[in-house]
Amino acid sequence: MARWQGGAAERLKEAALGLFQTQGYDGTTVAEIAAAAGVTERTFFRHFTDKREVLFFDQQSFEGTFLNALPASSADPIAAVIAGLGGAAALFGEERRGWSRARQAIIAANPGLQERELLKLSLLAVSLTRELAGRGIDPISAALAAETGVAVFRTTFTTWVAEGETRSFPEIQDEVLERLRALL
Amino acid sequence: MARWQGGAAERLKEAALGLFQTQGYDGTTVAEIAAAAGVTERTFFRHFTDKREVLFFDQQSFEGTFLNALPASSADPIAAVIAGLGGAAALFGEERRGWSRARQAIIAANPGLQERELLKLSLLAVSLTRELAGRGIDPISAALAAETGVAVFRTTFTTWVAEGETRSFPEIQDEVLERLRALL
DNA sequence: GTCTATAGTACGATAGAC
DNA sequence: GTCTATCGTACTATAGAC
Repeated sequence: MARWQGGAAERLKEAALGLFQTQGYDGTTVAEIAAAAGVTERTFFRHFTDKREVLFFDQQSFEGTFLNALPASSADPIAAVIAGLGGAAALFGEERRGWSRARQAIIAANPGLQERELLKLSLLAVSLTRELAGRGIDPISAALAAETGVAVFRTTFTTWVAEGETRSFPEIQDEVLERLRALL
Repeated sequence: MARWQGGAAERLKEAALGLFQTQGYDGTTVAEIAAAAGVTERTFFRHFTDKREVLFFDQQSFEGTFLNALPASSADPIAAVIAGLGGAAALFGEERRGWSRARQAIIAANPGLQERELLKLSLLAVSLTRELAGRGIDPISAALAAETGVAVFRTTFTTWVAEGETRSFPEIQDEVLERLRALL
């Protein structure tokens, strides 16, 4: 039996999602996930710093999707952040909605996983803030613009994965932005 | 020696903060905190669901401070949320700044504690959203208004506890709101 | 109040890829 | 040979079960 099959991280992610769906998050041990993926517990922790992390995107590529879509320069920080949100739509195509729903159901049932998700979004806001500040925006305005952008993203995503929702990610995002404009 | 000295939760909180400052969060065990407060480990977990919780406000009173300051009715959800923020200033008087700074330094050094703080603020946003939705605001607008309000609070608090900052909480909050208006 | 399962860490050894 | 992914084991602290 090959000790080296490659793609261990991917196998672990798939195995974890399946086990969490049938047994629940708390009802599944790291040892079980590892066994289902054909590796040992020790290997699981080489790929993921902790059990929760197996359910999340790599933070670097996640943030990069938003940062790369930021316009090179802009006087209006809110407009810049909203442009960045456009890049995120690429991550949430129709073919991923099912997977996202399954994942979200697991997270919604577990406060610890919600905490991790919030941390990831908060780190994104910090990166956006830093990027805007580097363009000469004052720190408070930069932070407010970044948080607003993340709020739009969070609201869009939540709606997109809601049961029965059929509109595409960009369609929902447009509506959320419409509501934001109406609020202000 | 009295077996029942009362205020166990308070003693545990004080003991925890002191130990975290001198030994770090990870370097301090629940057993040490309990011993310093004159109780057993078991008692610690009777008062706090987990180790992190010892550093945080009771969520109900924290949320209540904002919800009670919400105006009874308002056509403008953003204005309503901002009114709610006014109530929060009561929690952050000058006499608490030192304690808040010490606490914040510990949280800033530990991702797990940041996660917990984010969860608390997220739960606050959920409560604000529900309150607004109960007043007939559509769910998306309510969520955006609530998130905006929490962003203002977070930004204000972060500035208030920054090293060298001397302005009062309401003064900083006014400036943050000023920046928000300028952004929109 | 006692007991125990499991997450997560530390250090070390081994084996395939190049 | 080097580099990197895997595995072995012993250990502590949290947190929940009894």
